[in-house]
Amino acid sequence: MSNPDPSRPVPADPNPGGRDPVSALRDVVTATSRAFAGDQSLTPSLDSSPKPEMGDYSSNAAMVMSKGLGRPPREVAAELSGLIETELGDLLDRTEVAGPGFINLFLADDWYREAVADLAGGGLGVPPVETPGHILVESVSANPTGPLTAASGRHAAYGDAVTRLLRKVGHDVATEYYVNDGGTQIENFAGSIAARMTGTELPEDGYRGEYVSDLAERARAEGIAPDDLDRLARSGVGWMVESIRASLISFGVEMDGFFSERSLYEGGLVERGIERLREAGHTFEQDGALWLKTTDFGDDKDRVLVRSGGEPTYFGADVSYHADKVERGYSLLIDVLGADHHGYVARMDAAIQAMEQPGVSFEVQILQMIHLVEGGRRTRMSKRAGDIVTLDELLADIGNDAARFFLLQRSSDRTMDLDLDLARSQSSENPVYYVQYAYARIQSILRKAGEGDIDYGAGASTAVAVDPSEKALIGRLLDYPAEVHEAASRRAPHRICAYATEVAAAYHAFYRDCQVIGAEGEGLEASRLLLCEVTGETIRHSLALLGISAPDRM
RNA sequence: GCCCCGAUAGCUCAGCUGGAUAGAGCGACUCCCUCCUAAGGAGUAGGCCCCAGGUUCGAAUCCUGGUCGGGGCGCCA
Repeated sequence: MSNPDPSRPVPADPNPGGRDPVSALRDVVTATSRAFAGDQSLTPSLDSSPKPEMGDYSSNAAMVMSKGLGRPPREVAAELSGLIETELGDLLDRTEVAGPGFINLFLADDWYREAVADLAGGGLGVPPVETPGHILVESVSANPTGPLTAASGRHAAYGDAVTRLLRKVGHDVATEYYVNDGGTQIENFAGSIAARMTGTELPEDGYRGEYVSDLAERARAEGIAPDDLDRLARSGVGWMVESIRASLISFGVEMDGFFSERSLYEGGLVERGIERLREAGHTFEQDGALWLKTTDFGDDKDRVLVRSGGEPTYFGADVSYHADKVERGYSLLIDVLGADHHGYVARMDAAIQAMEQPGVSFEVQILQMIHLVEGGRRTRMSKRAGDIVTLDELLADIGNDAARFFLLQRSSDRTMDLDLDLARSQSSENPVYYVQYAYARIQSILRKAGEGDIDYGAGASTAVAVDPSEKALIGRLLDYPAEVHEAASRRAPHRICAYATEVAAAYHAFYRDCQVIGAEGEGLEASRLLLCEVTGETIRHSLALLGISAPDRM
């Protein structure tokens, strides 16, 4: 369905008082280019360049313009660069026409000094989106018939990071876990506990995990009779949800709510949700069952909501759950699902459309599978077979920070292999330490400099040239707000992993090239301390978006 | 058969709403601690960006068709 992206970065000036240096630069380049070409529809881009030898910043304006003007790009670039030089004046060191028609802008040292001052003066703030949404992120939602697996960890880490990103750019976000505490799987689960209590055969497809015996133990202690399956089911699920919640919290993931499937039935919400669709005229009866005409909304076949026996299907219940979400007034519903639920997307999307609720968008983020590899082979990860590696075990093995980074650094639409042996043995070489180390180094310097006593105000040294490593670092820091918006709107926290790594690399290079404490030259030490401070904050904020800590010492 | 995801360095992967000489980590090799944390840095080696067409001034990126790998196509949940 059409989905006006609510987290697109604000096109207009978010902060009329103080335009950030990069945006200001982009404005000048764009305005000058358009004036030159006399065409408002052309939008030349300005890129920060990771390669200093290609210019501090680079514009492809000439290539964009040349087509409309019918002139060779390099010829346009030569003329245009002169105009840009005039416009930018003292902020610019020089320009250079390069390649097929790029204009490289080498900015003056003063521009960089002002940029750092801007960052220190609040430039690290991320401007909010133009129209903040009221968003519900549903994630994990693993069956409450066993502990959370390491694979669920990917969902937990992803859902949490996306939530943090969306909040960072100004959305109001709630998180929820859907508890499938009804249906045959739960009967099976209760039956498995009972079997362990009485020492009899497990049901076919029963749950074989060690934890089931623990649950049996607990049931016995609380005096629940093995044949009271209903109570076993309720208590067993309750204990599992409790344990799941605890695992999530120890992973730093806080769910605002756990929504029980069973409560849908008990609260009459299933009838209500289905009634809503019936009234909208999108259902029909056939073979004694009630169907939703999802094919009207792009699905490839229609789906049953209520079985011929009168029982709602899982889909019917889930539709009702989503009807409830819609009624709660969210502007955007995001479901984070595993790749094995992909076939479910079209019908749910159709159901939401059938609810005919304008102003509500629905979006599904599919996470590809994660395979656990141990001893060189893939483990099965089946709760039923009891052959699982739990999230708790993973965290005990490699720790929260390493696990978070590991699970988040890859794009969500890529299948992952999590090699546990490798994760354990290489945990000290996890890229997260590379980033954290940069932060620890910074804190060490700041401590040594005598925290808080630095006269940052004296930072504008005019006597000493800004080192290329400093320029590169400042350039990366200036990208922060744009990176956050990009990652938020694309629901791509892995970009923040990459960004944080780049900032750390730029800092390590700066650390090598530039003495901070005791740097000689008027105001140079203070100026570099300020840069350290700003870099540290950028790293800390970036890691926080991923739910990763920034230790002062390592 | 249909739908979704992937294919980029020896390995694991970034880059994909078109731009310059395609990057990082790990692994291999060579260097750098009288100096703010060597969990770091500098350098070397290593690439038909799966294949074939197409669009474009320009394609790893977009389109079409293949190949290979993963997942999904219940009145199960």
